[in-house]
Amino acid sequence: MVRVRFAPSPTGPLHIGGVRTALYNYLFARQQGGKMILRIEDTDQTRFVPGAEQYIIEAFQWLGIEFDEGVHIGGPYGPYRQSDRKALYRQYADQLLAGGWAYYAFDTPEALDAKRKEYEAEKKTFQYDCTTRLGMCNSLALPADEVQRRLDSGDPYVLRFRFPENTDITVHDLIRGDVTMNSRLLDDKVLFKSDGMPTYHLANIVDDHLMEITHVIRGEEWLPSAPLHIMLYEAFGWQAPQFAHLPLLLKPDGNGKLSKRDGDRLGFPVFPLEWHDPKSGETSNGYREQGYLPQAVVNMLALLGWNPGNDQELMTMDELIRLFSIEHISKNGAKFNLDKARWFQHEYFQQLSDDTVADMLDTQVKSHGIEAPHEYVVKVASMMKERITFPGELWDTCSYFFQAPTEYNEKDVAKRWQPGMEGHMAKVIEILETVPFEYDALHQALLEDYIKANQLNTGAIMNSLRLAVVGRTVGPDMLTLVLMLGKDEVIRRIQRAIETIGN
RNA sequence: GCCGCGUUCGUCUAGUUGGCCCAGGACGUAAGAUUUUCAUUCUUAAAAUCGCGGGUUCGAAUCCCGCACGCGGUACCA
Repeated sequence: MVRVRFAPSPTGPLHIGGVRTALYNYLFARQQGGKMILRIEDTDQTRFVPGAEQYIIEAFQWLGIEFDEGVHIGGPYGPYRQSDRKALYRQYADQLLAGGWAYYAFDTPEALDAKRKEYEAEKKTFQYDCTTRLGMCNSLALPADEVQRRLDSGDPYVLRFRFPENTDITVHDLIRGDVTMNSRLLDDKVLFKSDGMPTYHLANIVDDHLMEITHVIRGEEWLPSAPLHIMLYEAFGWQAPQFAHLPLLLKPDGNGKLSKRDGDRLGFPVFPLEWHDPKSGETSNGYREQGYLPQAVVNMLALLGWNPGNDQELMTMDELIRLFSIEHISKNGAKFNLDKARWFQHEYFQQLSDDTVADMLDTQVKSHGIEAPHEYVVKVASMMKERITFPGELWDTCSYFFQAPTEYNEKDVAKRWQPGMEGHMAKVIEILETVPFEYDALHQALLEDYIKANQLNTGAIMNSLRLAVVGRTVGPDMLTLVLMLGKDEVIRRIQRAIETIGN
């Protein structure tokens, strides 16, 4: 049984790269008929941000990524929050200690800092490893009675992993193949902090084992510490899960990891939901609040680093689940592309039913204090849907269906309202008043009998009419619009335009 | 610095066992068609000497080696 987990730390809003990691885990789990678990990694108490955990849960609900077990729903392997599992870790740390895989280290943060500065001065980098540990303040270097004395007197200490000297450790990565690193170059990572909490490295291994995780699908930034994790499994005598390290999501311009700053700078969200930072008070934009459809975000994200092996790009969640494969995950980082994101959004917006779009439009119409018959709103929605990408554009592109223009676009006026135009408009009013108010009759009277017969410029007349009725020279078929608005309303608008724009 | 990962059109990528690839699709861009306008839609085009340099081979984007560049890691953060 495949069991995967998404394990964010609740230090703020969920980054879109994290969302993609969760999505790949989810697709894999569902395809394999396995379980998807949400575990909160909050071993760093200093970085706790209130609301972050709730944010993460809400984001996944919005995106349609469902969990089988997790902090919010419980499950047979709980608790699913590491701070709630605190009591559990110590015994495993002791097990490592007893087996000689870990040791006490009493070096203070200040001492470590000084050491690093000292090395830096010589243009070297200090690393707490097999070559330096005997010169430090730990149970490997100190006499046994001294260690005991410090322990007894309650000196603060951490537990460090004791890397074996000069052994090659190979990580079998499902995406990259075998990656080998030598333990000599790896540092003795802290496993257990002086505050009584494990670090990520220890907690992660203990929890994955206890929760029977079979596949660890996580970001590439974890690859360098994968050998440590492999060694920990070995030290415990546990079977390690399979690993897959995902390529990073890069900023649209230049190189480097996609960050919140890039989003602010380039004007796109890097978070699924809007986020109000409780500390700084600043608000970060979210895909949901921007009007993105969750299925568009999911589809876009799925294709950033993975492909189905053919040319298909539009896929529902079910199709993604069916088609997903770790083999088709690419190795290189992917730059986020805003244009492509907008394209996905447009595609999915078009798939919305007329009624759904009408409901969105209706809300906006009502918010402008206007009541319109439902059928009319649906008709407008179905006509205008295809030229819209975000729900927020609805009112702006459709407002003239519900209210007369209050102003006329200056450039359009300059270009289209030629001298003598008010005379033509008066004629249009005359036609509207005398000719049967139906499409064919109006078309004949206006386009054929008046414009063509008098060798007038069709574009000029029709665009001025549009300007009068809409306020701009954009919109759907002019006669359809006239018919929808009604004779009286159209005449009123033309008259007002003649008065306002004049000649 | 050291360690690791990566490198195909501007961007996402196809290319998994070397020949069907003088490299295919999509987004974007440009042009055209359609429309009374805008948008949609449709058609077409430009766009990668497959990071560079060597090999191996009848034949390499695909295999090997070197180099360059980019990124990640190098915390009592995850």
